[in-house]
Amino acid sequence: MTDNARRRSRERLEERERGILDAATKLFATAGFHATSTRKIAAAAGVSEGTVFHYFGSKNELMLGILDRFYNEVLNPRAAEILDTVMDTRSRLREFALHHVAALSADSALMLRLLQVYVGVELEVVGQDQLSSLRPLNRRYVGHLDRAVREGIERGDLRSNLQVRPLRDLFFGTLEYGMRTHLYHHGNEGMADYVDALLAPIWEGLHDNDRPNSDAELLTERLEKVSLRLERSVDTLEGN
Amino acid sequence: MTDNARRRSRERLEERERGILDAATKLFATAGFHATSTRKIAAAAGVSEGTVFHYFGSKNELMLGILDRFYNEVLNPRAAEILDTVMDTRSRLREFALHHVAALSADSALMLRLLQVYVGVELEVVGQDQLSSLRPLNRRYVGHLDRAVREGIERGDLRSNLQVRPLRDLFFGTLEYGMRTHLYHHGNEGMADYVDALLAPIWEGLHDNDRPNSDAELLTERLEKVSLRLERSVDTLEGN
Amino acid sequence: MTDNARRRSRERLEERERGILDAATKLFATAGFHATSTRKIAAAAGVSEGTVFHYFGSKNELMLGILDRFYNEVLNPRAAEILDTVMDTRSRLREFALHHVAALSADSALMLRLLQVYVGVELEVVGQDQLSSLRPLNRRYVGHLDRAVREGIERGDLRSNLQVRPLRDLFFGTLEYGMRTHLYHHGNEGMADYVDALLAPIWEGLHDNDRPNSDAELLTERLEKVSLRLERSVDTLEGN
Amino acid sequence: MTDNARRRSRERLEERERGILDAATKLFATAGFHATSTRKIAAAAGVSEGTVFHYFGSKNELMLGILDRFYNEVLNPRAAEILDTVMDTRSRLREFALHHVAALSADSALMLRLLQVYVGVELEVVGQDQLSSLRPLNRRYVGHLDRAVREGIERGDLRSNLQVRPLRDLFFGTLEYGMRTHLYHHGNEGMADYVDALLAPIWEGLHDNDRPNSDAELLTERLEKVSLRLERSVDTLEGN
DNA sequence: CATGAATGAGAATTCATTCAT
DNA sequence: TATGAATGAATTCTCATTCAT
Repeated sequence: MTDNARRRSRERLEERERGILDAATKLFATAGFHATSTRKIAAAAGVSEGTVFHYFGSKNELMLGILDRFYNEVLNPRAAEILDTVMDTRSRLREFALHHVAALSADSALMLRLLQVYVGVELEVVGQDQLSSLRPLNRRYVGHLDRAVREGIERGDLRSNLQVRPLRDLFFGTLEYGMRTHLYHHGNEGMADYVDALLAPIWEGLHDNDRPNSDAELLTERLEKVSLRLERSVDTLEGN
Repeated sequence: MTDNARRRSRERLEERERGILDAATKLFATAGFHATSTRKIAAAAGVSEGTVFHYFGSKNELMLGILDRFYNEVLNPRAAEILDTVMDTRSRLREFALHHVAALSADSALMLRLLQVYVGVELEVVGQDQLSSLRPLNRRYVGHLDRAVREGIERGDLRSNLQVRPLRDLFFGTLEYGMRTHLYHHGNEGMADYVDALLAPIWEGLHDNDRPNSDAELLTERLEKVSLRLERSVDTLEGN
Repeated sequence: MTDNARRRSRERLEERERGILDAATKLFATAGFHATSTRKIAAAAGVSEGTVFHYFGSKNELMLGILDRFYNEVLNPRAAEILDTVMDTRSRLREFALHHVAALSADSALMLRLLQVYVGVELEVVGQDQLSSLRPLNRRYVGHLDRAVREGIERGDLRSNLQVRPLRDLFFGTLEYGMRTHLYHHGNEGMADYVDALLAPIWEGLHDNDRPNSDAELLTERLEKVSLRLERSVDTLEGN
Repeated sequence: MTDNARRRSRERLEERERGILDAATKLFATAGFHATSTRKIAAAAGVSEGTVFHYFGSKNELMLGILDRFYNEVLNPRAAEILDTVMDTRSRLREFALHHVAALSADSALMLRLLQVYVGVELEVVGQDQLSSLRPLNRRYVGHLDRAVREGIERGDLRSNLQVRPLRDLFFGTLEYGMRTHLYHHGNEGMADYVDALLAPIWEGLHDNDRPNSDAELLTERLEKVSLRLERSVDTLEGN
């Protein structure tokens, strides 16, 4: 086999794998893990039943494959990007929250459901062993929030007495619960605004309000100063 | 049949029903809804399989029966009691939180799992109809929190600009997520303390800390004033 | 117990029995024997499940009870009446046919279905023993047709060479099959006319149209004579 | 896979399908549709229970498969053959009748029962949809009779005022009812003769008896003439 | 006589997984 | 590598019947 052929072959394999993952993701999210048979997945992916098992070994591993891909291709890359490009603590939290919610609620909350069902519940049923491959990915993801918090405290943006663990729960718990209720009542419509509504009381509880200069506040103050100077200019002009 | 006999008969029925509910609750929570067969439930309850269906009609209704009982016998009574006996807002929230967590995490988080799995996930799969019987119970339960918040605002304990919906998400979302992670790492040990750790930043974000600045709404007001002044300045300039 | 009380009691029993039979008849005919549970029958009759078994012992006997009643209260009385009051052979057949069809097709062909299903098919499954109670009733019913035919022949209204067994098949087979197809396409509408359409060719084949030739039996006789003569001829030839 | 392997594979599949159909046919006919479990069918066919559903999807479809095969492989082919090879109207009806009865009463009236139970009764319960696949097959089959009748009328063999619908009922109704009673009393013994006994009065009602020359009659007359000539020859010989 | 709770065998059907081709 | 026929255990649920009250 030439190198070219080899490459093309590998590409086909990967395409197939992706196809199966896509089909399974959609079906699991739509109908639930148990209500989705491997037969349906195979049919939706346009492959035979045997092929699904060729690629993933079992239905459980297929689910793990979905989550693995989600962490590697969606959750973690953008989280890292946010941490690297946004520096202001408030903005970081906001971007992170929007990213988290957008990622989980895409495709009619496909991944939200998946994570809820499988990681939240079936996981311990399946056995801890199976989760082990996911743990580091999740740890890495959560680590991004931890870093934002740590650095926020260092800069004095956040209270210095915040504990990281409760904070994670506050952040992710509120977002996921809120996202769920919002989806239930309004679908994806206005989700970003709702995230802001959720963040408001959270931020209020986190930031160090002995320092009266949140970014919004600083901006306001700058505007007020501009306004004052402008008024003075106007006065001067009129006085002339 | 004498009245005595009738009463004894009814008692036996209720005892049996309770037995089935108990068995099913434990099994559902331990192994998950799907992994628990009606056969196992019957065996655990010490009745025949047919009897399970005699009492509950279907596995789904059995699950609804469990949740129904949980709301009616655990969640709502104590929530009402707290609201009636504790008057201080902060204490109310704390008691409510402790009650919620204790109720859900009892018996190795039996009910937490049940609610997560079934209400959070299967629910939409099963169809809205089936949930309808649960909705009012849930509404009533959540209503207790709403009342605490409403009265807290009236008394000036809580910021007046809090919205009820995000607040629910903040409260229940944080508690349930936090309860889950805590259970995962430490089991029930030290749960009450952890609840306090979760409540701390929440409370910080909710209560009226009398500093009338830095609030988003206040900022907005200030910005609006700036805006007005700027407009006036511009008008004046243009008037020239 | 007074005689009065005794009588009233017996009446109530009979009323209950009738109620169960009515309910079962309707349900069996509507949904089929197997698709109708004794529980549904009990509910429809407004009695408890146990009561059904008190009165009929088993589901099978209940079915036999229905048929028994149908023969005794509907089929046979009117058949006897027709034979007693209508004397003309053609009219007798017509009245009998109309009666048969009307009885079977009443209540959306309730009894037609019952007879088809149970007597036609399940019967041998159930075992001959169970049928034994029905046999004499059926025999009596069919006997009315036999009598009409016999007397018709005696009077010269019908061909003398008609055999009774095929005739029954012709009569009942055509009527029931025709009734079924007619019900299927048009419901009960115009059923009486259709019975006449069915009877026309039947009558044509039965009545004595005074042309003593061309009948199969006559042909046979003639052929037998030919045969005899041929044999005789051959014998004679061989004798030579 | 080589073509050979492919062919062998397909053959095995078809053989298996046939095996399941055979087993199911026999069991349904013997014990009835409801009394035959899919487990029994699988066991009788020597396959696993899952395989039955792999091939037929459901017990209902299995039944439809049986009827489908019966129409396609037995009823229709021979009916078409009769219409194509036998031209005389009387003979056509007779052959058709014999064919119908023979087909239905083979294997202890296996198919008669099947058709009675399922098509006659369960059908409307099951719902019209399921029958739709059978309807055209039945229509085609009945069409053969219609054609024989139509052409019989054109040739003047049959009365010109016959209606096709009642005629079908007369024909099939009489045959099936008669077949049933005959089977009940005598089994298959003498069935063909009985069919003739049933056809006699039917034919009497159908044929155009203004033309005294049915084929049988013509044949008889020819035989009579032969006989006469033979007798005369014998006389002559003897006279010599 | 009447009830209806209790039974447990049995039904149809599904499904993840295997393996010969 | 890919297929898809085959499996058979497991599942939910139904039902006629019994029997203590």
